[in-house]
Amino acid sequence: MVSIKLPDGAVRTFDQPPTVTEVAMSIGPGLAKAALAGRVNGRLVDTSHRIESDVELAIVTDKDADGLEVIRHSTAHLLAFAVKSLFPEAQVTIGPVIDNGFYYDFSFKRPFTPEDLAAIEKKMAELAKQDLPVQREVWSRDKAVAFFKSIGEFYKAELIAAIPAGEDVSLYREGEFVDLCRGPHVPSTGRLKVFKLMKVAGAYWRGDSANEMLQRIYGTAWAKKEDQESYLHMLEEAEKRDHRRLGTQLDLFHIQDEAPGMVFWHPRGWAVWQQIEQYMRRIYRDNGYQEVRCPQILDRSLWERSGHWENYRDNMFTTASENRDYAVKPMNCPGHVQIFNKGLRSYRDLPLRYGEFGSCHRNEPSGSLHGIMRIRGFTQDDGHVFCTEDQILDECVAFTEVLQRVYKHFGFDQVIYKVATRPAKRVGADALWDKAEQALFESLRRSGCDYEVSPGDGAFYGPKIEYSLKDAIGRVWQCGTIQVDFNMPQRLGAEYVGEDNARHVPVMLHRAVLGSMERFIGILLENHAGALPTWLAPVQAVVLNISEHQAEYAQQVALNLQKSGFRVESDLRNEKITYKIREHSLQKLPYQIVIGDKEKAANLVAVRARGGEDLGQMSSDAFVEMLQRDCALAVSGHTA
RNA sequence: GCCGGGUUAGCUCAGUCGGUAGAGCAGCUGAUUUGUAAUCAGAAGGUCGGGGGUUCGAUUCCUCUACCCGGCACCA
Repeated sequence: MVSIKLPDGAVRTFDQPPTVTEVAMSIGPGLAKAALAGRVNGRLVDTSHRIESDVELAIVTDKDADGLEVIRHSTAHLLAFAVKSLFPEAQVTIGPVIDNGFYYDFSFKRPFTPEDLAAIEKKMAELAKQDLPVQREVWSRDKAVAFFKSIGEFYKAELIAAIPAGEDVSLYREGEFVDLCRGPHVPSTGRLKVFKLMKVAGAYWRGDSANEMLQRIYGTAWAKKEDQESYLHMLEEAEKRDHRRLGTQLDLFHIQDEAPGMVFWHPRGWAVWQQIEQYMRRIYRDNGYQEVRCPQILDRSLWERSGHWENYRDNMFTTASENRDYAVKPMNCPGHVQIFNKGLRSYRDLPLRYGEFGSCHRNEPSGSLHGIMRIRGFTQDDGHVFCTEDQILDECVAFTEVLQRVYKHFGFDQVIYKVATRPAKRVGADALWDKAEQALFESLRRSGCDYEVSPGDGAFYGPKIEYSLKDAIGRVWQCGTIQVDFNMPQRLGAEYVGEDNARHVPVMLHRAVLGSMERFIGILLENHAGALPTWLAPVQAVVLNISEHQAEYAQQVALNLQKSGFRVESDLRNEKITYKIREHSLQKLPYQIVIGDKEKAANLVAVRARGGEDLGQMSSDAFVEMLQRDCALAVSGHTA
């Protein structure tokens, strides 16, 4: 007698242990047909799973998030099946589910081409149509290793060999194809209807760059065709808001071959930058930071003392002069310590906070460069707080508050918090790590933030909080950070005189809100699809005359607006008004002012807002007030 | 750095199975003086990323190299 409790609370009893399918069937044939898997006491199982004892069971269908996972996982297997049937020499490795889809890594003697991908996708559709049953088998580990070796699947054999001896492993068989897998899987290949192969790319075996490179085929899979279509549509939209494309279209910046990973900022792009920098400068000032500026190039000996020369030599740009070696700074902290060290500090000076818009250069691997998101020459809104151990907590709480406020001002309401704890390779006593980690955890609790922990992801000198924001289309970007450092102050000889009249080494907190200015601007552009809020827009309004008769008046209007402190241009070209409006609309300007004879006669301006909204006629002063309100509201964080 | 794919006019992109290239938009010149997302016409614009090779001939084929794109690895 087995009794099974369903999600609605109903309990069904069975004389014989039933399978998930049988339970579903007892509820209704429609459900049995829709069942993809079962969830037994929270654990996912195949529909063929036999339930031997009293449990809670949910039938998983494609309406269930878990059901979609199963579909994607099974589609990855279908991909491997198709590849093996078209290219028997290819070896299979792993094929997990990822956001929106799955991938599968293969070892194959030649690269897969786009034509191969099309053929594989076609084969997958055929195999799905055959509706082959997907059956689970349990083998002993050693038998499985021997089997996979015998069929030339050496990667698979290696994976299984890593499983503890004596443990059984599960294999799934569909048609000719057998794969090691934890499961669960859909009951038959016919359940896989909506999928598409997306791209092929290289990926290291076991994620280690010392290993050989495999070929990874990415795919997407969905329960419903409409879901896939809307996903593909979303990708297209994301492509349209690519910051590199917008950078060109809006004439903000460019990058060229002679300076890989370094940005040429055009006037409009630099206007955006300056808005952000000036804003952050106020944030420094209002939160007890003093702005400083350090040299770009520092002698090698300093980098040796800081440890960078040893750890990051290959990633630093170096130069030499008169028998001395120098490095272009990859970080601002050693410079800030030099300022701290210039003079005898008292415990009464702490916490001492320095901020800098520090231009740094890191020789990033060529393959990692990406638009202005990952570059070699970047600028951090970088600050360092010198404090005592007892001050860490308060400083972290204060920093989190500032960061939340800033993100909100920029239009980001969702922040994700992670604490990265001690890595295996680290410096400093464990007692210090305990204290630092606890301070970070406690600070987030005090700030009322839910957080995740990334074990082992801290820097070698200390743990950190990583702050990520979520953008308008749901992508997550890590921007801010605060890191506790017990190490560098000591290495660079930072000291203060304590209450006890003895010398002590201060703790240093490394912190950034935006991270890299370049990257943050890239994120802003993608978030707003180039239509930056008025306070950030490089050009806030353009004044357009309808014909030459109003040119002088239009110019006067533009001049007045400029004098009121706004970034305003005039477009007096002899073109049709529709032509000008179209051009400036494509440039995504917040406002366009149309000046015709009527406006000129009445000493008014006609305002058109972004998106085509006609705000009607108003006086120039009223428009100035509108702009002021627009910017003030944005900066106080009440609206976007 | 690794695997794969790219690089053609200012921008977006065609094209040449090897015979020194084409469109739209922008820019220039002229006409048009215009009321809320493209007025018309004309002329002009390219060492087809760079080096080397094969060839009677290379933008096209081969090779090296730089950079870009997609992943992977890395990210103090």
